Amino acid sequence: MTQNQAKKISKSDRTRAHILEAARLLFAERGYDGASIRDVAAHASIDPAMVIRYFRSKDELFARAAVVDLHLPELRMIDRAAIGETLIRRFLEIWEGPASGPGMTILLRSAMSNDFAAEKLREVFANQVRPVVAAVGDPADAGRGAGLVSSQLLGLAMCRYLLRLPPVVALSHDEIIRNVGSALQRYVTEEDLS
Amino acid sequence: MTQNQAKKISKSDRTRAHILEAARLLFAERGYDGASIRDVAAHASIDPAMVIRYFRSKDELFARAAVVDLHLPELRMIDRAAIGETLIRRFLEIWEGPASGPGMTILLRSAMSNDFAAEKLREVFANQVRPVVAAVGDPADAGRGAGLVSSQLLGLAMCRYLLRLPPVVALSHDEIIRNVGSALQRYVTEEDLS
DNA sequence: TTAGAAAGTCAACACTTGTTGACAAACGGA
DNA sequence: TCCGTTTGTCAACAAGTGTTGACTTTCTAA
Repeated sequence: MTQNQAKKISKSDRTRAHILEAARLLFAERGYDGASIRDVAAHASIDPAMVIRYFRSKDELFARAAVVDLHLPELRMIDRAAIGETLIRRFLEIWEGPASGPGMTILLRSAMSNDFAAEKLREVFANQVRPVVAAVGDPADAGRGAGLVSSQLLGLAMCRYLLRLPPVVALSHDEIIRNVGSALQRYVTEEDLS
Repeated sequence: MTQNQAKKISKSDRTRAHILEAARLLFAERGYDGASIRDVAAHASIDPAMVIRYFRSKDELFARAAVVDLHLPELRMIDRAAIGETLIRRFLEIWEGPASGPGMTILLRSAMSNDFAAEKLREVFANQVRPVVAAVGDPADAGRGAGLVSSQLLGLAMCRYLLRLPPVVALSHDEIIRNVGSALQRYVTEEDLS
């Protein structure tokens, strides 16, 4: 019984995972509108109706595909002078590291033209970025640092991985860490001298 | 004859401009895919077929709507220490100033999921941003500064005007000028100390 | 006034989209 | 073996897309 149930579940869950994998790939490459359910189904070698059966709708499929966990480090634990460098190094891991998934690409690609993706990306900011950055520095200044850091990092991701601006693509990791790292450092630790 | 011709042209060009205005509004609000020709036509109180008659296709309509001229100032003419502030002030004028058109919004909104918009945005960078920024600083370092500046400014535009991240929306002009301005200043003038 | 061009309307085309329901095959437990 | 659930296929729907061509109206030049 347990084995049967497990076997059944694993059977259906394998194609389920198959579909989700294809969806993540296509959503990342073409965005929400550009990736049709038929495309996803073809990529998973399956009938379009199955995509709807496993995920109730295209929206729900996208929601499942757009899950992101940044795994940002606890900034309180590290040298205050190294926060900027820590953040930019984690950024490079998220986008280029061996374990990097397409999650952020999916979100960023569609967030400009799809309300749901935009809301999801705002949630990532509110739940994962803001609390981490706010843990260092003036609590009264809560959002400012996180907002500035996000604007720089999302802009860098956009220019380097989606828009592919040649000079931004050409930047080496060292250049990015040095230049952007120090900018982030200032955003996070520098008081907003009025 | 001249008057007649002028009158005719002005007649047809008025609706032409009407269509283009509606298109710019909708492309800015909803992106390339989200704004249908029928939507544009309805907004211009005209038949969808007229949109095609005046602009040959949706792509061409978009191309006409997505024209951008940043009017960046010549950086060689100003105090080297004020370049960052100059850039960020111009940025705020482009996006929030009284004469600000939806051009950049149109481009940015669609550039993540539409190849043509992406190419057009890269052209804006290559033709309008890069030469201006490259005019100051090491020519061997040509693209780096312009790339970093663009990543920060496009990221800021994205977070503030499209994604509308609350803390970034809440930033005052003064805060933006102070914080981002000094970051830009470093990107442009600081040598890349290896 | 009248012929002709210009401006605008209407219906339809071919196609793609997300989604659904009816049906067939595979499979596991009794 | 046989029944029932799971897994999958097929065709179709209703809606929306960009685009086209035939048609009518409007207006101007001769």
